[in-house]
Amino acid sequence: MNIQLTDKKEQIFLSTLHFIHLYGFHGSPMSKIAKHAEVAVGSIYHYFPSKEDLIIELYWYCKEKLNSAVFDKIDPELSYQEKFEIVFRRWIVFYLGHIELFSFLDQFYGSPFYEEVRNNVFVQKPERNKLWHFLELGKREKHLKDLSVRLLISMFLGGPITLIRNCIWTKKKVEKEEIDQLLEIIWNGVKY
Amino acid sequence: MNIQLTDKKEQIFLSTLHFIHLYGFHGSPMSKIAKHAEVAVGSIYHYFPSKEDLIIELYWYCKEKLNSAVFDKIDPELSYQEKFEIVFRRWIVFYLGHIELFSFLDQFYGSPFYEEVRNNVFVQKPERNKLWHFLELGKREKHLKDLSVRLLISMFLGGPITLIRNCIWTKKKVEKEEIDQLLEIIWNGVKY
DNA sequence: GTCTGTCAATTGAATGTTCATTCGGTTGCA
DNA sequence: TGCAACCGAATGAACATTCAATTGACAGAC
Repeated sequence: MNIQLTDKKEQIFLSTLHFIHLYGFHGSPMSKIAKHAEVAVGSIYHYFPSKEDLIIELYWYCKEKLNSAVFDKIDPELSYQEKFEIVFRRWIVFYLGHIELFSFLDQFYGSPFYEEVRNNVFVQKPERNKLWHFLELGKREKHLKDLSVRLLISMFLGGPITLIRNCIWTKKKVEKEEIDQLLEIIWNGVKY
Repeated sequence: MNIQLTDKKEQIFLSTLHFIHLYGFHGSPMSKIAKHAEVAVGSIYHYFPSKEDLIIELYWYCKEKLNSAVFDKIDPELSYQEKFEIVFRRWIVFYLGHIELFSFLDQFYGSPFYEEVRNNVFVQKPERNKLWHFLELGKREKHLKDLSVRLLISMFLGGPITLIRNCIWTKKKVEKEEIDQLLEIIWNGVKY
């Protein structure tokens, strides 16, 4: 019986997150990841065929965490606008509470690793992209303006991401007020 | 007399941009950069002390290109709103016309390389950040809402960046209409 | 106009390091 | 007894960086 809460695989994920946040994909050698995860290098290769696979699996792990933090347990009785606000706020709060994860995703999306993954999300399995669905629904049901969904996504995510990046750089906290203002501007911009 | 328009340093920059766009900071060895730039490896080290220096200088090179493409030759007689629209549109058009540069900057900002650079921009020399100044001015002169400047920046850049990223991934063109819509939403969101 | 010395620009093979990955062996559980 | 989990030293490849040697431009001397 293992007394640790996290299993090996998760320890490895967390350690990888730690290094990639601090030093990028370079600067994150398997040897250090292993040491910090309190695991042997060989053990990583027991779970993941290669470093690239590790990183791509880590992406799915993060994506899943994010998705459930944002979309789980939303009262279906709420109005679309209320849901919109909840999703928006949860998204930001989750990122702010998981800076390493945010930083990893931010780097991942800009990197060539994502290439392998994106057909999955955009072409074959759009249902994996919950935000896409949520906004598409809002558009279809006339809660949102008739804009391309990718434009809606860009409005929804772009501001928050850039703001959080900025806060990480300058090491200043995001003010509650700023989140409210962002939400108001964006909602007014996209609402029908 | 050299018949080439670009000098060696610029050839090296362009080659580096080429590889980083396609393969990221990893996947861009000095040997390949040199070959593609039609230059010997040693020559790169004649101009740049190290790969890291090359990348950071490349950042300033890109930043300068961007700044002048966006801010040069704006008729000072124009209203703030007109200037805002010009800057906004130029920014997007420039990125769309320089995908490799966009992709490099996108990766650079998410990477630890930026750490060395950002004190320069944010703390010591805010005047290097032209967008910051432009938005700060708009705020001071009551053309823009009284929001934190970083929030204004996030609104201004976030949407476009996310949209362009998305277009690179899906290899679909940005529609003229989308730029108009983005501009309208953002301007309405931030105008006083 | 030619020679000569100087120094920057350029070259790419050689060096040494870093790192992903492998593998032969150990442990522990069923 | 078997098999999965685990270990970490050893391997080999990839890579950033160095450096001794070559070229080319040009200023001053004659």
